[in-house]
Amino acid sequence: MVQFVHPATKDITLAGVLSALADPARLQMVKAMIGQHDCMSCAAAAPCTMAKSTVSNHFRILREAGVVQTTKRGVEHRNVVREADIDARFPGLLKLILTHAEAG
Amino acid sequence: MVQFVHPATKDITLAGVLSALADPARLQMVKAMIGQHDCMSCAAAAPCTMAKSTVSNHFRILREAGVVQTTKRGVEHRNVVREADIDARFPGLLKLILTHAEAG
DNA sequence: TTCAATAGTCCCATACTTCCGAACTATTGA
DNA sequence: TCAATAGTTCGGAAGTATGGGACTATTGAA
Repeated sequence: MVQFVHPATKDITLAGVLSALADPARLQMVKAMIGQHDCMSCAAAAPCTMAKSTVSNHFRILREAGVVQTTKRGVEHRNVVREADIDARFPGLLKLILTHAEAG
Repeated sequence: MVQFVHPATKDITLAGVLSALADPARLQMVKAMIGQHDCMSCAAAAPCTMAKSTVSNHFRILREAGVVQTTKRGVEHRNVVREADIDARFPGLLKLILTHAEAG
């Protein structure tokens, strides 16, 4: 059974997206997720050094900023970056930030 | 007499720029400054509701992120957005964020 | 030179965040 | 039914932001 964890996502705001991506850990998570199309949050996206609760908190922040959408699939939560939605709201922004994140 | 307040500016990093601009107050300051070419920080850029010490702190953060350069001119400090430097490091980023800040 | 005014910075107390471990919830599979 | 797995929630410790007041530096006038 598939269900959205937070179906009613708030508006995507510039400050929200920027502060969500301003954290290196979250930027790295988003970078990891954008490659795949679906991914488990804990195992796949976050660095292993981080506590589970911290990872969960980062995902909450990303969700609340409208950067990712989480669907619950059985025991695991799958997070997808809302590329299309972000791009509709702020054209080019996400791609540009991720491009610069690549470069280091 | 003109002198730089912090001559040795650290490297401009993506996380630094993003978190500097993620704060709505700072984004507004940068927006205000980019219009003019030189501007006084307190009076010109910051919203009047903010305490002087808070404004000073925001400018310190912007300086440390490499977003602005502050020169001391007599009794006042003039802040300039380092558009060229930021653009050299992260082409298109600042302009894009400011464009979206207009709209949002 | 001295004094008041102005523009910022520094310091400190309070309020808010973030991070982590521990306890909890929900789902699956044996 | 029970253990394992994946996340969330809670509470405390550590760090960060805010604002008030004291301080510094420069100017311009008396």
